[in-house]
Amino acid sequence: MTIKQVAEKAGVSVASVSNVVNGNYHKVSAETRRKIERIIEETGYTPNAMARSLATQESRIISLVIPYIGEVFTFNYNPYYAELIAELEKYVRDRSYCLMIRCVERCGDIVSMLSSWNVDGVFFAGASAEDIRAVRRSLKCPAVFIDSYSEDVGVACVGIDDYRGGYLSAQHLLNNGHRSIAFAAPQFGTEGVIWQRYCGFCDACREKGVEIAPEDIFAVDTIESNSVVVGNDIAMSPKKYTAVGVMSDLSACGIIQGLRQCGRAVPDDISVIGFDNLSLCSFSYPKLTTVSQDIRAKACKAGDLLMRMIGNKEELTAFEKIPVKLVERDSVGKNKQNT
Amino acid sequence: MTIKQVAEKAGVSVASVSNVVNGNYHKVSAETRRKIERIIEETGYTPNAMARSLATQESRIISLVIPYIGEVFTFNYNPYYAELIAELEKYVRDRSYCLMIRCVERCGDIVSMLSSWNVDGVFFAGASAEDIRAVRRSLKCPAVFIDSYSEDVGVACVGIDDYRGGYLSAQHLLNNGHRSIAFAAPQFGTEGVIWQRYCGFCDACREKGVEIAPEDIFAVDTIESNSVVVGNDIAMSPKKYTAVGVMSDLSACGIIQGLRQCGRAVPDDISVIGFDNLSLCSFSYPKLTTVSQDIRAKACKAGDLLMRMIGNKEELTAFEKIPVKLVERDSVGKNKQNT
DNA sequence: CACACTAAGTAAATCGTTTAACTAACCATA
DNA sequence: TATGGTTAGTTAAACGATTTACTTAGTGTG
Repeated sequence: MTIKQVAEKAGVSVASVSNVVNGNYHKVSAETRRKIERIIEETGYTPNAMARSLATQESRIISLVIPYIGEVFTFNYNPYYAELIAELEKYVRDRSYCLMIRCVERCGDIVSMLSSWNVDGVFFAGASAEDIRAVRRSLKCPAVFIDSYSEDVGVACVGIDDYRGGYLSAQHLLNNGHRSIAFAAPQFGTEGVIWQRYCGFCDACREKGVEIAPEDIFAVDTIESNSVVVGNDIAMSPKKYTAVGVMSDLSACGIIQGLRQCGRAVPDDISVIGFDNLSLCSFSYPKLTTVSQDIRAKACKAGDLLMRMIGNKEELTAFEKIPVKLVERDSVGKNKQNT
Repeated sequence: MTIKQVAEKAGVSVASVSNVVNGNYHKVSAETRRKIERIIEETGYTPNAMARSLATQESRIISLVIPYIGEVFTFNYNPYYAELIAELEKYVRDRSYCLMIRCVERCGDIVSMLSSWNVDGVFFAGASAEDIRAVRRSLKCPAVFIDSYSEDVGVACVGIDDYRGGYLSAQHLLNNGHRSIAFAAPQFGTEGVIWQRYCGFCDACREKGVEIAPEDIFAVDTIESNSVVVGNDIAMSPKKYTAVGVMSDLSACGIIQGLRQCGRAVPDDISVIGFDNLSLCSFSYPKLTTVSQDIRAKACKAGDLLMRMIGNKEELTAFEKIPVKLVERDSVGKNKQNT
């Protein structure tokens, strides 16, 4: 069924059909409108999205670009992305866009594909500063960066208040009397979300006269089993930690496992705090105390920004931080060895 | 940059450019080919996907349709979908297709959107028999149904061997001496994957003279907190169960939580077995014994079927079942109260 | 009545590709 | 020297919409 066939059946021109389909009702009489609508109803005609996009130069496609390292790990083993995808899909669907998902090693690799599809807008999740620069140079459509840090002008970023998250995390451990504290996170440099959390974590510690030394930092891989090993390492380390701040819930679960293997009970012997507040937190044992990030709020904010950019055809400089909060459950306890 | 501009710059016709772009090299001389390739390189030209789709009548888009009930629950709270999406995305990307994701309440609602996009093929995840019928009536492009059961001809289904999974699950409990066994799963009728697992579970029990009575069946919602309540119910039930077979890992974790609340230790007082073998199984406490399904194998099989249908333009009747296997961890123990 | 204005509708150009049909030049063969 | 076949290339018609510019008829208004 094409617009031409509908027009023929209704005995009108294609322009009239197009006007009815697109709601330009002031251009057709009530009578012809009814006639056309009846034919559309009967034939089940739906306009061809490709043809429409070609003519209007807008695709009603929004792309979500997710980086991955090597294998599908970061994506595969992270329920976080399931929640993010669900929220973003719902957001764009409600505004009659389609969501196209793409995993990619370096974000720069994707721009030609995006422009070939005439994508109306893009969400980039977890892009590095280098990624952002590469994209900004070559991409012509609006983009919002989720979970990235960049002070560049003309870039729209949405994230959570990672610094505050790290701060809250440490503060909670300190408030429970802990002074010998380890920090566990994926490898990080001096930028990006983990770095922010680290800074917040350290600042909170420093306020109480506690220093996080290089040997107190434990790197966890994105590989599933690694966090268990890190748990072992923390248990066996020369310094006897009474608490550990972990920057991801999934890793925290693995670390608890590793600690247990070495005979250290959580929270009695050592406290553990996570980050993200994934749904699995309430299913773990002990239930995981963590820093909660509101994925839905993040998706909404990112969507709102993108829609504004698409609507106004203007670049937007923004750096929105969704607030975080502490969620107390059972994995952090009072420090008993306290002086 | 359009093909026309490239043709102009190179001093050739658009047809020649098109031939070079599409690798029809036998139609252009080596010299003009080089000339055109140089211009393409210089200008960074990429063909417009919309225009191409319009002309060729194929979109190189594959859609993944995921049903959800009410809110984004089934999707949101299920890391399973994160893994499935990752695998399918990779599969189609490797074959230069794009993956378009759509959540939908009833699968029938989506066909007009799919045909308007001229989608080359569709994966439906978890569609009901009714969904399948609705889709089959109206959808014109190839479709593969993942995690569905249908004996219809002309439908391609890919799932795991759910019956065997249920069977293995019960068998493992029985082998450990359990005779008082509960069954926990989402509400189910007399079709679909849960029904299959239930049948396998019951058959294994019956072979050992154990009957699963209606009161031994516990329904868990897709809502997060509900499984904990189900754990309470099982602990408090008049019949003292020594084991429970749960048809999803996530629910199993919640049930363990609920049992613990009532003072029942796993696996000492009661054994629990899950289903799916999500990555969180090794992070739970106790580590979850479960039935493993190979999501990657499922995605590959589904992809292969879809590609065959797209390539041969023929409908395919298939009902592929990926084998499952038991993964022993720590949540199932010997029945101590055994006679 | 002449003029301007509005309403309803159409014809045709356009978007950026692919591809079938055609042309022109060259070469080999009978 | 016709004839036929190949090679390299072009022209123009699709594909299915949107949209601008145009036509025609009807309606006030001075």
